[in-house]
Amino acid sequence: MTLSRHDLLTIGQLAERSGLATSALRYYEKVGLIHATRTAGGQRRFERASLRRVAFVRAAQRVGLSLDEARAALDRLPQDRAPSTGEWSGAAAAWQHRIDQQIEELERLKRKLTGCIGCGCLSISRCALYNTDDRAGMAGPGARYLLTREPTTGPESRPPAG
Amino acid sequence: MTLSRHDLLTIGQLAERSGLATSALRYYEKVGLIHATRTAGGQRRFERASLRRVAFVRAAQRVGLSLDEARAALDRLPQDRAPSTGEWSGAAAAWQHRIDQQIEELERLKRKLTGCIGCGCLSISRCALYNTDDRAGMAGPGARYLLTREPTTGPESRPPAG
DNA sequence: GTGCAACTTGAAGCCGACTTCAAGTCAAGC
DNA sequence: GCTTGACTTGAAGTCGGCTTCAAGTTGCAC
Repeated sequence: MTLSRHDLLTIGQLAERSGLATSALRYYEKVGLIHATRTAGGQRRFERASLRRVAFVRAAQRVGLSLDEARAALDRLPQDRAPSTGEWSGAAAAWQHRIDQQIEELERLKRKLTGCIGCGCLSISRCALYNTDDRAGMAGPGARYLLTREPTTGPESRPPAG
Repeated sequence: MTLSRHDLLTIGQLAERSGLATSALRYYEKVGLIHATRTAGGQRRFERASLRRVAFVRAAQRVGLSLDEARAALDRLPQDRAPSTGEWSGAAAAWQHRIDQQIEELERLKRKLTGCIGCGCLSISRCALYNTDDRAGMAGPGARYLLTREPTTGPESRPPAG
């Protein structure tokens, strides 16, 4: 452990301890997720708090947040100290909600799937699996917008990213 | 409804009824998810079964399958008739499993998150949220490979696609 | 003071799942 | 038979989240 004062980390050290590639960390810095000071020679030096931020981002990704969303959440937390309980629970509340939504969606899908195994129909017009029923839909001939998640303006509009 | 005999659908009709863009359907055909016959003039004509296949694919995507995986599942189903209960439940079993896994992962994450709100620590070494605990990890100084899902050969290896 | 690993940069590449474009052809209603 | 909208193609572009590359520089142990 030959760290400079203040326990500054090189990008390699941060990579090793966070499990991310150095290229990913450089990318994270570029998009403003983490910040680095520079040595006289121009090399990055990270505060230990960056570890926390990186971990936060990775956790956010697991919940399904994009890096943009993670950054937005991070921006509401202090840069260089551990967040207070209040700050943290505020940032985490969004995740809770997100997780709950995702679980709910999956449960719904599972219920439908179970039902479908029983019927074996796979009929577009009848099968519950194909008709999300949280959409108005059905305005016209046939079941439209079967599995889209957002109101669309027409068949040529952009489906969910995946 | 001016359909040719056998109820063949144009790509536009399939798009409207499935909710996908025609470009997406062309793409699906290109990657072998659906198949089309051609008119003398070279235009695509889809069997109604394509609607079922498209819906299957979209449902598969919701479960988190890639198009490749969806195709693999589809390939075990009949091309031009509704699958039997057995065929269908076989194909769906994989989904069930997938859904269960996803729900489980989210529940785990949620439990950790809840605990973390209480403690507010966000400490790399202590916070349960950051330590997946389904990984061996911890082999060395600090918590490595915090949130990766697969065993990695080193810090430079590829993290999960997201 | 030297050797070498670790660092620097910008640009380009990659993946999946599409969309967009341009320029041309087909099909069907009048 | 003409018009017009729907169709055709391949190539290129998009987006997020990175990785890879090449060529050069820094920092630290000895």
